[in-house]
Amino acid sequence: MQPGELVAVGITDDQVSIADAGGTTAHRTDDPVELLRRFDEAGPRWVWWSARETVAPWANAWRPRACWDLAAVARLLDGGHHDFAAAPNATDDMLDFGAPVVDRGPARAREIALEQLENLRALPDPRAQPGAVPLAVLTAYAESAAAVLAVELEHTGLPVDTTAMAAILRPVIGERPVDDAHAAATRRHRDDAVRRLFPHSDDVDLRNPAQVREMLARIGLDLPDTRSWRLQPHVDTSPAVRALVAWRKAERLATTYGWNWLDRDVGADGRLRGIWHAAEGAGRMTASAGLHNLPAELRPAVRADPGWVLVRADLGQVEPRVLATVSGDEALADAARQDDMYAPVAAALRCDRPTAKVAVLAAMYGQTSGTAGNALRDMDRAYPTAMAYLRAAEEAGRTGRDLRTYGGRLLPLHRALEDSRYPPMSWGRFARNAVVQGAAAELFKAWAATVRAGLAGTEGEIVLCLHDELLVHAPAETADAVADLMRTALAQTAHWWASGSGVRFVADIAIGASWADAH
DNA sequence: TCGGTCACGTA
DNA sequence: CGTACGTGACCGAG
Repeated sequence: MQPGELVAVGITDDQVSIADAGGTTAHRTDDPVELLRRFDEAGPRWVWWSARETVAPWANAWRPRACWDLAAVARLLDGGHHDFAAAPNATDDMLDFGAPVVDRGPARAREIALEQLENLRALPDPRAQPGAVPLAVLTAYAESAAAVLAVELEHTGLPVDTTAMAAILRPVIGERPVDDAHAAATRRHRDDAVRRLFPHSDDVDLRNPAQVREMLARIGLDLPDTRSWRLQPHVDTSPAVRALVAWRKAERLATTYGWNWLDRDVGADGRLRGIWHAAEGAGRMTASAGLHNLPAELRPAVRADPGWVLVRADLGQVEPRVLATVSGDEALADAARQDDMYAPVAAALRCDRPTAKVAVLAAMYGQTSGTAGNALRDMDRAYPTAMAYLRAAEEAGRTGRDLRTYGGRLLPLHRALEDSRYPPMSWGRFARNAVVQGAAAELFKAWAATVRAGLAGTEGEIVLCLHDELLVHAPAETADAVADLMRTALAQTAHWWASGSGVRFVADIAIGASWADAH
């Protein structure tokens, strides 16, 4: 077993099967974890069908160092949604080799890994890095690590102080109901506080937008819909509208983050657990159970254990920096050398900073309403390469031509266009955004994988990944070391990911007892 | 029971 | 400015 060698592994309670260049060997054992840790010393890159299948049963005791996840790499190569653990025998659950996977032994896994490796090596490397490990291969490493991380995040969970959470919730949504009647009464009480501010509205169902719209008409507000941003202009002039908006906020907490959620998704051990996916859509990680949309007001209740801290790190202005990298625009890369890249952009566009920011975002996301029109034309003059890159992506989306992200993830726009099940939407705008968002997700996962590797052998654990933000739970006395690790890991990752571009990536890092404190 | 719509939280 | 995602209530069709 050589360092970095692709070694496929299958694990059962009493056996570890290994396939390397020398063939397949079955090792009988009554302690698979002890054996795996020993093998890990040699530095293999473990190959498996999916981390969920192979690692999840051992996630309490074994943290593999490096891996090659066939499902994760298959998703990278052909833009699908492979998950072998979910449906090992389903016919649509095949790698892109023209046939369903029947033989699922380690030897076959290793063969497929080698084929995937060749396919990745055949992709063009967008960096000028002759002789280096190709970017798509490094991306495969990171995507594989993210798949393990997803399994570990499910196992570990996010530490929540349920007493503190209840204390935040109670004034907003009422006491924890003791039975259905109590729940209904609490609900009615909250509803009545709003309904009595509107004439003839005692029976209005506040959860029915059509009825709410009629109710608003009775105080002279004729609105096309009842979304909060339409109500917002009237909160200062109408106490009734103000109450309705407040009700909406409370209703959100009561339904999505209420007692039900607390009972269902927070374990007795005070850990909030959801299902994690390492790459959905353009390639971002996703999580259920509200982990990715926890309202800010609840974050003070995300608390480290006694004697521990949360170390938070988030990437600054990551998407424009990613755009500068992936497009190879030297002027934008120059701007991205600064701590605040919108300052030089504003200078180049001869406008103020807020305008510059809107112009950059509008370019990346394909704005439709024309407030940033002038600034966009200036963007074209100042950053023609970046703008051409985005326009090419949009064109590919509109015409249904497949694209790859910077790291090599296939964006199957051809499939999207011909599949009429997809809702009618602008695939041009989707593609324009996906090449940036997807590449940013790749950088983020590579960073997270490096942090994960640096935490090996310590008690610290990553407990949340939030698109551009990492949260690590660690003993208080190690907090500074963890913060250093997160900063160093970013520098190391950016060094190969953005090599030659000159783009700098920056992280804001803070330590606190709660998520809210770590700002 | 199911998909569609509305609504809204996060990045 | 806009994209992405997950969640939940309600509606109307089946």
